[in-house]
Amino acid sequence: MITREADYGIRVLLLLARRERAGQGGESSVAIAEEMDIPYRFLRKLVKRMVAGRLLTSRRGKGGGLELARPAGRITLYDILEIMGPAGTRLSQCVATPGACRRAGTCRVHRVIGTIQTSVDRQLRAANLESLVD
Amino acid sequence: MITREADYGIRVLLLLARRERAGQGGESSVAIAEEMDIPYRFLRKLVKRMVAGRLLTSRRGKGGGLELARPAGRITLYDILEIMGPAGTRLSQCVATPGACRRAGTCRVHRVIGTIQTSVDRQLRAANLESLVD
DNA sequence: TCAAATGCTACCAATTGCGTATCAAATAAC
DNA sequence: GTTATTTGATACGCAATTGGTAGCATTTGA
Ligand code: FES
Ligand code: FES
Repeated sequence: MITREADYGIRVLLLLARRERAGQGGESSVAIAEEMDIPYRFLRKLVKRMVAGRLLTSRRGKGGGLELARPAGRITLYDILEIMGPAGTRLSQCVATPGACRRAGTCRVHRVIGTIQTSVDRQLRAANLESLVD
Repeated sequence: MITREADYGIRVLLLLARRERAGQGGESSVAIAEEMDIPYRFLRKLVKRMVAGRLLTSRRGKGGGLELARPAGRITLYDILEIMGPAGTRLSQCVATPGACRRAGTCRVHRVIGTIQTSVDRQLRAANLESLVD
């Protein structure tokens, strides 16, 4: 399951992408929290993760705030979920962690799940913020 | 993530499907636990779920044990996961529970995730035990 | 009657999810 | 240079889930 933290993360990035395209600059956490009905403290926490994960850049002090770390077209859902909740779209431990399962070589289930996982990942990588903001 | 319980469940069903095809009958929990290295008590718990979910039939008493509730060709990974760990292959709350999110109508992310979920489900429904035992 | 098998309920420890609270450091405006 | 604003870091709390374990009741074939 995509966690609430990841979900908020996606929407925050989407908001910033919209603002960027409208020529408005970055925005502060407090403004975003207000605007999107996200508990301020919680938002602060997940923003920190996104900054650490190079999705956002931040500027401290008066007039500071947050901005996308790169153009919206180069941030995909895959990138975001990888940082905000890697387990969210991982179908199985066997497939997610190579070498986790000694049966992996012969197991038919592994192959099926692996195929499905690949297709999920491909679709997530195809969805970037730019294509999501219109 | 597919839970360990679900994973064991799949493999137990697969074992029974193999035995069925080889003309051998059902098998008892204690024998399966031994054969597959699954803690007996834990196996008992998940077997109960599969019986309740109509994937297995059980017979109590001496000589009893477990059998597939229907032909292997009519039990899919989707069926199993639906009973053993519904959350395991659900990508998001927004998509899994209709009406959970008021933004669902207009949200682009919802559409993308929805499409991916549909494709996952389709592939899981296409994978039945019979095709997995060769 | 007895052994072999499942049915049922309850418990436990560790992890994860969703937040909250406190304090420190940077920076722009006055 | 003081002050208001804004992010950085750490730690805590509570509820749900996961992965097991334990004990007793019930059914059934020999
Ligand atoms: S059980 Fe691990 S790959 Fe199939
Ligand atoms: S946020 Fe719920 S559907 Fe997009």
